[in-house]
Amino acid sequence: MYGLIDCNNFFVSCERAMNPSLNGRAVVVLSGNDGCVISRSNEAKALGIPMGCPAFQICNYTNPSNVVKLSARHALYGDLSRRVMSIIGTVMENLEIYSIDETFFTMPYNDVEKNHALLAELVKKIYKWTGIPVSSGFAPTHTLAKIASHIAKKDKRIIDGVYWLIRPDAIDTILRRTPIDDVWGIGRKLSQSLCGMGVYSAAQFAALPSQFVKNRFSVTTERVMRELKGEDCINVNPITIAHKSIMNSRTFGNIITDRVAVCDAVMSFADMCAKRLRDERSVASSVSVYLRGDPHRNDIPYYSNVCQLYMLTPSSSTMVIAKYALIAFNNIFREGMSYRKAGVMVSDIMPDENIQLDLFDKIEHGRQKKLMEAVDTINNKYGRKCVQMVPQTLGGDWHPQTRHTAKPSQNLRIYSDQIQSLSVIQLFQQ
DNA sequence: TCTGGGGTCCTAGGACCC
DNA sequence: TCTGGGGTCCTAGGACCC
Repeated sequence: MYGLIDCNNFFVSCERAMNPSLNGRAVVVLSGNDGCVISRSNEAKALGIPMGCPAFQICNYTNPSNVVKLSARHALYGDLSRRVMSIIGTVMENLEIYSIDETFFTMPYNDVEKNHALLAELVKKIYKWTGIPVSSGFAPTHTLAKIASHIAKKDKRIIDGVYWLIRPDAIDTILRRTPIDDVWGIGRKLSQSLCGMGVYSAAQFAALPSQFVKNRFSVTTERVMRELKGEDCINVNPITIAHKSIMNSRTFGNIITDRVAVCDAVMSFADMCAKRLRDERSVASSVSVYLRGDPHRNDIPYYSNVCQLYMLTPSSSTMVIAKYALIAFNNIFREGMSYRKAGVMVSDIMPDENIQLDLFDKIEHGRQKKLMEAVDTINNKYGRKCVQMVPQTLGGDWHPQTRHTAKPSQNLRIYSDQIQSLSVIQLFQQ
């Protein structure tokens, strides 16, 4: 049996945990540049504000003064997520952390009542220790556990935050009441096609012939169907499995036309990708850079392009990855065009002990590794951007703009500026 | 005025092989 | 008249998730 714990309205709940005066009010958390709504309190949902709603359209649903708007603070959410997951890890085994706010795990007992009691206790503990409300469910498959925890969240009669789906007759009843587009793995396009065929509920979907679903849609869709019928066939990657690609991208605060300013952003993203590779003890073989204009502006020409390069030797060094990112950037940057978004992706990722090196690579690779270890040590101690390996200006033009959150401490900024004056060579010698 | 930032998997089709 | 039957690898694009 698989269990699932899912944090309710996670980003809003994090903000409330830090600031209880937000309780009882309609609260939304906004994406970068305060663009879209990415988390809503129940009160905000009740006003009809949809997920992904552009912030400037909130007035279509209610008087904007009724809603507290907050700029996202991802560092805070990541921290609270780790705390919630570690509490779950003290009670449950085989955690499969699926996203920042939810994790699967295996239930320890065969006895349903014992599992229920254990989970209810855990839900209480998480709220008491972190302030984050969660819902949970358990069932024979991941997909059914998702449905169960969804019911725990929505059904007001459930007061301990736990719902389970085990008995076949109960599963059947619930599937009949579950709209097809509420099923995990059935998105907008698929549910449209299915509704066109007269399939409106999860139960109707589960009753379709397996081969037909496989031929008409795909093996993934057929797996979803088998999961609904109680067959365990979807693997969720445990967190220990390294990423296959790592991406960093941002929509800029404004349209940018200046080559140096866009390049500055690309260098920052390359640096962040490399740092994450090192954190995962991985290296990448390929670097892609993409640039994009503003698709919402009809008054200026739109330009979008991407360039992927393969490195001679896989690497996680900021200097190496930035070097390739710069070549890719120069390949696709066009003077006179307007840019609103850029990104860097590293892919073909493998563990760093797996790389094949020739004699000369070996020397260079060793030097790079030592250098990056020194930089990471300093940055972990004194702050993320104390030492920078690529040209980046703090607070460059490209940074997303936020209006609804406190700025980071000024003291730290001044200190970082001083530290930056140390040259890379000095550091390496140290 | 104003629309995010990540990820994964699968399929179709082309190039190439024997 | 009549034109095989497998493979593999790669890429682009689409679908899904949070």
